[in-house]
Amino acid sequence: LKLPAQKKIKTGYSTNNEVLLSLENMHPIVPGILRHRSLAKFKTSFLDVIAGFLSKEDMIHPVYNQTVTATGRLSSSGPNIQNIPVRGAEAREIRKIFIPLRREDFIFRADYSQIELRILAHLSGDKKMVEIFKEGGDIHEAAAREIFSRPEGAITKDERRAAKTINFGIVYGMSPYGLARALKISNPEAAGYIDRFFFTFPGVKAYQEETKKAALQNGFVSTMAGRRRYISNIDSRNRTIREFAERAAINAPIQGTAADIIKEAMINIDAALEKNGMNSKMILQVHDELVFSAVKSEGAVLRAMVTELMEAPARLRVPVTVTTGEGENWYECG
DNA sequence: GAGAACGGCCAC
DNA sequence: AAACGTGGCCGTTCTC
Ligand SMILES: Nc1nc2c(ncn2[C@H]2C[C@H](O)[C@@H](COP(=O)(O)OP(=O)(O)OP(=O)(O)O)O2)c(=O)[nH]1
Ligand SMILES: [Mn+2]
Ligand SMILES: [Mn+2]
Repeated sequence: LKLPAQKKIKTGYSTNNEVLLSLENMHPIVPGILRHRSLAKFKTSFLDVIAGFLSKEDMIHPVYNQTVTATGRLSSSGPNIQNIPVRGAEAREIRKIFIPLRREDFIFRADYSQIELRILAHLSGDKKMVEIFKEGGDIHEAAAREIFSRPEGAITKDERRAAKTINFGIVYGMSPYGLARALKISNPEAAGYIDRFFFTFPGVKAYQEETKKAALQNGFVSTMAGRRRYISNIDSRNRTIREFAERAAINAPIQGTAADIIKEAMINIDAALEKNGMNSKMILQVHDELVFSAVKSEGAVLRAMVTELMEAPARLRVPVTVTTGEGENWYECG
C-alpha cells in the first residue's frame, strides 16, 4: 500500500498494533484492520475458547499448572482464566460470565496492592521505597501523576496501568529505548526518567547489581522461600543473550516470592474454609488475586479471613495489604 | 492430519 | 537484531 515500512522482524515487516497506529491516518484501511484485529482476538481467544470448554453443567474448569513457569507462578489453561480481558471497556464485559456457584451467592475478590514493588522494597531495603510503603503510599499512582502531570486524585485506570508498566519495566531492566517507546517520548527524555527513578530509589539499582552478581557466582537466584531459578546464560559472551539472562535473574526472586506468598495464603485459606465448615469456595487465582464464590451468610467472616490469611504469609519489612471487591459477578468486583 | 515456528495480543 | 519479566491461545505458514 506504499506505506512506510517500520519494524523489521524475521519474516518481513511488523504489522503490530504500534506500527498500525502510526499508519492510522495514512490509509483508510488501517483503522478497519485494527478494529478487526481486536474483535477477532476477542472472538477466537475468549468467546470461542470458553464456549469450547463448557462442561455439561455450563461450567469451565481451568487447569492450574504447578510445574510450568520458571519463577514459581501458577499458569492456567483449558481455558486460561488468567488473561481474561479487563482493560478494554467492551471486552471487559466478558467478566460478567464469571458468576457464583448458586444464584443466591456472590463473588468476592482480593488482590495484593503493588505486590512486587513491596517485595522489591523488602529485598533491596531501599530506604525511600520502604518509607513510602510504611506511610501507605502508592508508587504506581505517584508515577502516573508525574508522567501525565496530574493533580492529586486525578488518575485514570489507564494511566495507573501505564505507570505499572513503567515502574516494573524500569526495575526489571527496561532500556531508555524501551521506555521511550512505551511513553512515546524521546530517548534522552526516557534516559532522564530512568536516571531520576534510580536517583530516588538507589537501593533498587544496588539490588539489580547484587542479584546479577549472585546469579553469576552461584548459577542460580532464590526466592524468599528458597525456590531457585537456574540462570544458564548469565556468563554468555553474546551481550543480547547475557543481558536477557540478567533481567530474568533480577525478576525471578521478586515474581517468585510473590508466588510463594500467595501459594501459602491459598493453602491456609483452603484449610480455614474447611476447618470452619464454610461453603464459600476459592474458585480462581490470577497471580496476586483470589476470587471466591461466596455465601452471603459467610460474607463478613470470609472478608476478614481472606484479608488476614493473604497478608500474614508476607513477612516483609513493609506492610502488605490487599484490596477487595464484591458483586454479582467478576465484572462488578473490579 | 500433526506439530513446530512465528507474529500477534490478552493478562498479571 | 535487540534493548522490563512471567504466561496461554490464536491463525498462518511450513514441514513431514
Ligand atoms: N514485569 C512486569 N510485571 C508485571 C506487569 N504487570 C503486572 N506485573 C506483576 C507485578 C505486579 O505486582 C503483579 C500483580 O499485578 P497487578 O496488576 O495486581 O499490579 P500490582 O499488584 O502491582 O498493583 P495493584 O495495587 O494491584 O493495582 O504482577 C508488567 O507489566 N511487567
Ligand atoms: Mn495487585
Ligand atoms: Mn492483580
